[in-house]
Amino acid sequence: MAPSPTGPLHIGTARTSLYNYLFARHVGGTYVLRIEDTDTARSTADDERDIIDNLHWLGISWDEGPQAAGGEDIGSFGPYRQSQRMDLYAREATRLLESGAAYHCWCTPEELEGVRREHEARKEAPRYNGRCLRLTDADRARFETEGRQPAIRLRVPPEAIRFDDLIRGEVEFDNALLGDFVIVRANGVPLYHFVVVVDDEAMGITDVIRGEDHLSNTPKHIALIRALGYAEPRFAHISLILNPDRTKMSKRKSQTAITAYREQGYLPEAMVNFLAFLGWSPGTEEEIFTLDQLAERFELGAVHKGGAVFDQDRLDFLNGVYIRSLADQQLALRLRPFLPDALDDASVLRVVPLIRERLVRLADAGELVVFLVETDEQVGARYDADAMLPKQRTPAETAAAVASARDALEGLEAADFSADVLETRCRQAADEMGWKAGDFFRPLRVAVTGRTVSPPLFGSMELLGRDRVLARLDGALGKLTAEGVPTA
RNA sequence: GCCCCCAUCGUCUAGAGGCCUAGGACGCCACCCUUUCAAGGUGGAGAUCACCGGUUCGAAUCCGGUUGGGGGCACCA
Repeated sequence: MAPSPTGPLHIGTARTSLYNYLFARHVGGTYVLRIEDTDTARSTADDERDIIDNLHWLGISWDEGPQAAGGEDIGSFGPYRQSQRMDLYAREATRLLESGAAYHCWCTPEELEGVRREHEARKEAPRYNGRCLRLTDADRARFETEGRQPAIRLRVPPEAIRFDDLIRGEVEFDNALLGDFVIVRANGVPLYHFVVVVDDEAMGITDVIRGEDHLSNTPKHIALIRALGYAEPRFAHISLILNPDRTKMSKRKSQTAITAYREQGYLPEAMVNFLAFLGWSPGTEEEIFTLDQLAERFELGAVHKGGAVFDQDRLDFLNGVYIRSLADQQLALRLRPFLPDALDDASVLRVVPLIRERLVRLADAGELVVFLVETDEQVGARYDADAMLPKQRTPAETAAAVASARDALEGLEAADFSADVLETRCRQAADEMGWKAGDFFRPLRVAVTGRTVSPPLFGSMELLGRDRVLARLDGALGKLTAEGVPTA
């Protein structure tokens, strides 16, 4: 896998990495991570860190490459950052120059732009016209005295290029349509198409699995491979992940940074499971798989040719499945970063069973548990008639109901303040007043949590404790009576 | 403009000539369960397999074309 650190780990890059990982593990191969940072202007250390950290987060590991951002490389074909391999590229470029497979190009950006416009005007493919190929020694001497620096272009033989894509089958291009392309800039920095080919050979890469956006670049790579006398690797091009409008997934239209999903509390297990099925399926109706199970079942040949829309609803569903499958301790641990510091670890562990089934993302837990750390005043500020009154009930009637619940609970010792006991007492109180349990619980829920939607009422009361529950019931009572409606 | 790739419910997909009156999942709707919200259970709507031709006794599956969509054509990666 060879990501470019010009942005945080992208969903598409993550899936390509995953497919590479699954393939390597499935066939028992060696998985290599290489950082493509030849574009020094756009590559940053922060992005490299984001990519490596999030790949690790997903559970993807590699046999060769930088093991940590800015850290040591592992593997015997390093260094694994292209910015540290410039000598190799320079050597290979010289070799190409000497064999005549490449040549210097002195054209300026303005001249090239002019040629491009001419082609466009004549409705031709915008390709290089080979002008510098016909230069005389005198021309070259003149450019040199002018101080112009030449770029290096590959002389592309006009031949048909065909290769057997592991996913798409046989694909054929006509390289006569391709112009001689630049492989080293005038400033000496080599370009992507060149370094990728040089590195794949140097690192012994046998299988190149990448996005479909590189399919039409492959003939360039093969031309380079032939010019350099390298062995041709196998290629596999996976279709792209799409925005809902079926265009290539982009930051503009979708949330593309893995780290953003991580911050919202998506589980790496869910993300991996989801990503794996975006363009592949085991051919059965099973759909929940761990990373190891995926590696066991993954087949490149079963990867789809068509693009797949990123469906957030489905990710949400899977995330819920994985959240619900976690044991209390595990979920508590994962929830910790998403919960208020004021909530101690013991309370987190106790609240987990109450909220587990209500979570789509870990970050959703915050809203569900705030009532535990809010002050009685903060909760009280949320009391209002709309929320507290059941249908067809007046404030006075509701106040009476809350008062009866309060009476039922007041006699309990703090130690007896358990969900079971609370429920029994409250149901009894509701019964005695002739109220439906649901109606009776509504104002209690609002009183205790400040919300109409909350974790189960009695479990919440138990966690809150006797004193705070009674205080909040009193607060609600005050509010209901203050409404000033005469008693029924 | 040129080149390449692709095409099954809204979405992810099963399907490799007869098992398909096209299956599953998400989402949606209804009902059940129920202290809210969820979760869970049951059921339902939803695809003339983009279209047109061909091959075949038989096509979602093979072939050709059309249409539609996507990607690529940089001294970006």
